[in-house]
Amino acid sequence: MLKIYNSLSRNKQTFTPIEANKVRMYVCGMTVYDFCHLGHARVMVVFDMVSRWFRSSGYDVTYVRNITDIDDKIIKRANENGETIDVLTQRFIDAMDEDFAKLGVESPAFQPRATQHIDGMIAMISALIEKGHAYQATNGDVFYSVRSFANYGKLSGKSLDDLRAGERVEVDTFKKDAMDFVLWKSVKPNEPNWDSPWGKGRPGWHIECSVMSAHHLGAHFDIHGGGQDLQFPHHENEIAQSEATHSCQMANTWMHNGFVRVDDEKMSKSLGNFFTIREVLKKYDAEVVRFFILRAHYRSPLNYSDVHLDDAKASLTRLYTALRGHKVSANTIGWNEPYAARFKAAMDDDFNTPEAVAVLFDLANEVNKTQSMAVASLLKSLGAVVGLLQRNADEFLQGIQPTSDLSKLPADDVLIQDKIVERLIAKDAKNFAEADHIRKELADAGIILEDTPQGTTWRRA
RNA sequence: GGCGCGAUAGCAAAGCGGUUAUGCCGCGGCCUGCAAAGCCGUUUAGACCAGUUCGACUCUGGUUCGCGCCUCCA
Repeated sequence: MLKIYNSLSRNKQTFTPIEANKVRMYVCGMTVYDFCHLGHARVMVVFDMVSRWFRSSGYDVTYVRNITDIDDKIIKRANENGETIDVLTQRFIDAMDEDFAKLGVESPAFQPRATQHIDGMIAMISALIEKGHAYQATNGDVFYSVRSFANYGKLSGKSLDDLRAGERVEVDTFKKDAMDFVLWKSVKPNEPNWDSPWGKGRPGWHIECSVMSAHHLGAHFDIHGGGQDLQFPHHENEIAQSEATHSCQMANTWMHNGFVRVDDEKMSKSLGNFFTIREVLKKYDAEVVRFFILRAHYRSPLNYSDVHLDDAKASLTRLYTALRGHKVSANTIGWNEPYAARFKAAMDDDFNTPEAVAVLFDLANEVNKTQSMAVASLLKSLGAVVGLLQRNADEFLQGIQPTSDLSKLPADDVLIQDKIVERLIAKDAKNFAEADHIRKELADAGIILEDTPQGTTWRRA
């Protein structure tokens, strides 16, 4: 019985799909004007894990993740770069795909782009105007009238009367209420625009998610997710738009993942304290980053630092070390097996990946003690459920980015093998001084040798 | 000002009203020519103050501190 913390009700609830054995899920994706940072990585890995768990649990999952390819920042950046928004957004979409693939994030069923759904947005805005939820202001912009929607604030727990609109940003004087938000912006010089009943212009941000979720999943779907910072106003506004348009509940369950932090502060563009995924991947193996994200609960804050990544790397190394020498692949899991049952119970409890990962470590210990193929296979299979441990163990242990000086590394694996043979000859001759010298030489280059009954193996530090 | 979240050992991070979380690090032992890996054992917990209870890290209230949202943000 899967339980999920629902932001809407502020407690854990048993998950009941709208349609038996099916899950329809929408997650707010990227605005593509720059490289993705670790905060984005977390959303993607978390909801990838969520969709994988649904599938492992026998659900047919339809996962939709949008791409925002038209907004103020994109236009600004394109102008700065002297390129078209199409060129700019496509470049960062490609970069995003590359980053996510490395992190083991599977492609969603649909990745709609805002600019492909302008007609749908115009239709929804028209409907909102007709129903009295939106109005065109004297400057030509169309706004949503928050006071017209009785439940405004139900997701974020905010009351319109307590919000401090205008405290930090000047309120647009064309609005009827300070909290009204824009659905359609009338055209400005040198900006991309589309024809509409309200003149040339472009859509506001929130409307795209209401339109694209309904297009792919219907007016009423199971799960809507995103980063915690989207809960208000973005998700609140989506609800206001969708529910006013369709007169039915939008999503049953709202999920929000916690922030990635740096020195206990939210990682964000405005603070400038962000690390891009590709920056981090220069230093750390992508699976280490994925593991780092999944060993924390998705709703908890996650502090980023090299110390923590080093720790994650050492931990993941233990898991792969247990798998080394076992030629096993992911297999069907018998969920009644005690370890598997514990893993499932953890995942069913609001996706408790830290607990699920603890089971993986217990299995690793079991593998190390018994050398059982069956246990190793289970470890690999449960790892697969969360998108971990699927590489060949030696490939991971020998391929991970070294923490030592790159320039000192032996040119290639062949050279390492030569050194190993050299050392074995010295060992056979009981010339331990020479053998230790060779081992030290390799150790200084970040290569650790391990003598086993089956011979000498190596891995990178 | 409104609303919300959190405080667990050196670091990271879970569950749980009474029984070893887990990982990294440290320490001792086994193994090893010596190491490494592994195995066994082990030192460090539950911000503070009350209350409920036979018993609280776990429930309740308060205090302190930290963080987030109320503007764009994953």
